[in-house]
Amino acid sequence: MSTEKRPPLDRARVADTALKLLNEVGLDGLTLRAIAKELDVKAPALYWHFKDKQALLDEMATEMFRRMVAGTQLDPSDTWRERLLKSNRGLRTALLGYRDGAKVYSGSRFTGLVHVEQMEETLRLFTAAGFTLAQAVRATSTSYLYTLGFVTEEQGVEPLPGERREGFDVAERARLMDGFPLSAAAGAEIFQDFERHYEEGLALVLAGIEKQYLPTGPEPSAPHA
Amino acid sequence: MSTEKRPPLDRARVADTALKLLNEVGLDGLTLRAIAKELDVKAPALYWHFKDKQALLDEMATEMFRRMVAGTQLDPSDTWRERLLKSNRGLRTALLGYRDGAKVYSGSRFTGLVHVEQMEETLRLFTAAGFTLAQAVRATSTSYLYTLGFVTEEQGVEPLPGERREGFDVAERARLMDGFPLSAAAGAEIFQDFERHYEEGLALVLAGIEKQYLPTGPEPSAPHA
DNA sequence: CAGCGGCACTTAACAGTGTTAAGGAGATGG
DNA sequence: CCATCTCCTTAACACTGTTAAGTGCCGCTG
Repeated sequence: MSTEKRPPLDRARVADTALKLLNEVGLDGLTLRAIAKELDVKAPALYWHFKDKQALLDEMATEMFRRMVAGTQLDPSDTWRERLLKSNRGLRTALLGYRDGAKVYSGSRFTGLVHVEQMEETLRLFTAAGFTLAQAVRATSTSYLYTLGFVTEEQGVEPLPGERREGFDVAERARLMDGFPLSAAAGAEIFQDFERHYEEGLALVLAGIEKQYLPTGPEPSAPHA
Repeated sequence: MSTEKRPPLDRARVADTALKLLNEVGLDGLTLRAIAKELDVKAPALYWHFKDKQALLDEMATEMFRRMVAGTQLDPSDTWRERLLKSNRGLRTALLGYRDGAKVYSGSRFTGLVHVEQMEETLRLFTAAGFTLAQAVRATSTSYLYTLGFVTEEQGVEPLPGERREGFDVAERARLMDGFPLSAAAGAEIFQDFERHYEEGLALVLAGIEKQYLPTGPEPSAPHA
């Protein structure tokens, strides 16, 4: 018999297992009993490590963030454009890596201050590039919020890349809207080609940032640094 | 005795009552039994009008949209800028009118085609202003997704305007981050003054749209139409 | 007027949820 | 050897969405 003993759980193992399970069953199916079973443990055991389910979801979101940081190489010599492109694409990719990733992520708060280091570095980079602090925050968070909104809607249509939810057939949608030709034709621009459309929207935001905050030109040649 | 008979329910009355209740108890507290009690009815009665709870939430989201349209006067002679400002501000205001409004809204799909009329009108306005259809869709949906992301985060901090959730004290947050001066100072730019910050972000998006899609000038004078 | 069918609901129940209380095995340490 | 702490189990609670079956009532038909 396999009487080998499990080492005791810890928050990280629980969050890791929960994230794995999330991809199989989705947020609705992610019950404490299911997570516990995966860990070969009974549900109330989880309460030793987390005060409630939300605390576990918070840890999951934090872990998603950590993996995003690990998967995105941020060069301190990035231009602000490169930084914004990298970090937003990295966020989208990270969220798309989990079923209902955007919902879990945006419904939770980080445990601790893991995110502060990256934030500080990015704000430093932006202020060095000529942004005021307020502008830097506005620029980063506007693009951040766009990305979050985009992926939330995207995952409403495609829970995981390539996996389509019902009721989003572009052809049938067009048929229903035959009195509204523009809206009918818009279907392809909304429910398909997410990758390309995401990039175009992100480019819009970046163009706006440049125009509003750096009117003198693309990059005003950083002063001797 | 009050033996007066209730008229039978219908989807609209249920959705209306549910929206009222939402503001008192939030999405978590919005149970079918609570809604039923408010309607002086037992919970299973709701299944006569809706196939499941999600269908009711869908109806609620649709009703939110209807009220938004009713509360926003869209002039057919709007410029594309005015239209984008009006419709996005209108959306934000509508969502802020309900506790967890953004979550309910973005987690649901409209019942029927109520939204198509407005969409068609807006796309017509944009194409008439010189946008291609693809550009029109990209412009409207990028700003739409920004607004959705913004209000989602905003309501995570302030469930209803003026009503603050715990754990978002800006001063204490700054104290925890004393090794990270920029991030500490950024708190005020993130967790306060949502109104102003929303407007600034929206302005960024609009500026980007103009720069990317209408490079010849603000309004290239619509050709004799 | 009897009877019938469908509408709009109630009663009862079910499986499953997050969560709590109490207790127990096993290591640690005095 | 006993006490304590850690980590987990067993049992139970209140509550959830949801289904099946039944009930009173209305308008229609014969």
